[in-house]
Amino acid sequence: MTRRPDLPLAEEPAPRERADAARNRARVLAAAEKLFAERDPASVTMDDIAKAAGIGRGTLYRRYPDRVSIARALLDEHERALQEKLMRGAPPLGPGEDVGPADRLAAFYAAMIDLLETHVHLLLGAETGSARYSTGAYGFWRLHVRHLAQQAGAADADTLADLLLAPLAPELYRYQRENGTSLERISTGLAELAHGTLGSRA
Amino acid sequence: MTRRPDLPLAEEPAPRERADAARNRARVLAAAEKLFAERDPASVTMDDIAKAAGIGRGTLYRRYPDRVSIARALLDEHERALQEKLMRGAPPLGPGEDVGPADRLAAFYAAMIDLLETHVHLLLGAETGSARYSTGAYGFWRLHVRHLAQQAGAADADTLADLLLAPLAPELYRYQRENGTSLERISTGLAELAHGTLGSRA
DNA sequence: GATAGAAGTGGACAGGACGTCCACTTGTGC
DNA sequence: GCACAAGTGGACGTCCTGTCCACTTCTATC
Repeated sequence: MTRRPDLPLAEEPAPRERADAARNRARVLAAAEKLFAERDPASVTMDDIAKAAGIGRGTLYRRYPDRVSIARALLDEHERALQEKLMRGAPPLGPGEDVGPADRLAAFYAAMIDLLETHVHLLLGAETGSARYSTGAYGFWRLHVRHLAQQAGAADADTLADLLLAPLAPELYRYQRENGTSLERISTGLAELAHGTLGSRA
Repeated sequence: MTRRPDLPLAEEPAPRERADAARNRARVLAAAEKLFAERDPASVTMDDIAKAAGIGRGTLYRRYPDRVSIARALLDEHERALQEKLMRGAPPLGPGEDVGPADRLAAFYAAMIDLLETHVHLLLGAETGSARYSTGAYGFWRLHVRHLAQQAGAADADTLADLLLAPLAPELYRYQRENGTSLERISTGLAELAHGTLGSRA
């Protein structure tokens, strides 16, 4: 009944990915990245990706159930890096003695704009519409902003967190950029928003 | 070359909708309203609507090129009513001597929450994802909020307007409501946001 | 009313995307 | 080098879309 003591401690017996599988995974990610970048991500089909990667439909579906999961895989490391900085990085992005929640929110906004600017196409592929809220990443941003709102003494930090994350929707970002709004203007606007809502009021 | 003077002044000669066409239009709208309400609007197909309305595909497509246009048609009168109130209604929704932009924005938020609560299903059908920004309605809300931001002396009212409208995204509203956040909490949060950003700062 | 022609109708059709299934191939541990 | 698990790829059935066009119904006119 008990686990065999000589097995490695990992819960899963570590199934080891086969060499051809690893090669194909890499091909898929590379092909998808390219396709997402050069076309409207919503129009990229699983077929397109399979063709571009030079593999069959079945192989693609074996690991990625849909386009969204591929975009998420591509996004993953970038989002983790930012999350790391939020938790343990230097202020104002990370926590610090003499930095208030409004400044940290503004810094977070700026960092997200950075992420958006570099990877809108992936974010549009991964977090379009309602899918956004079911992302692990969204949960993390939510926790972070809620925490800042609490620090600022907000009455309902939970609700406020979602409202404050809304302006970071990838669709909005694309819309604004395509309409000629510069990265800086968006960042400045968001900073205003941050200080207005979480700033120390008189 | 000149227009015949005895014709009615309307630009289009008013082609008069045929009786059967009018009947079918009504059927379509009724059926669609019902379907949108009882299912996830994104999953309602043109076929579903045609079947529910008891008409053929071709007939449906004749007037409505896609699901979105049907949802918009259903939404239209409600949105117009609100627009009317914003322009000519009583303060704080409408313009007034002793009402500041922050209060008007809060009132607008509250009215939009009302609209969302009653018609999320239609808004999800009509303004999902990027389609939202190409709506005439969005343009109107945008103009209104920009105007308020200008009154409040915002540096970049244009950019701020989009940012302030983001929390009204139908997907977010559905997400919040489904997660148990009450209508009141959302309204209160938005009011905070309104006063924080457009309120008179010390 | 009868009628001509415009307006409206509905279902068949082709195209494309999805997701599954399974006979075959390839890699890996023994 | 063998056995078998893991991986592969393309064919298949289903669903949805949007168009097309032969047919029907309405309405303006006489």
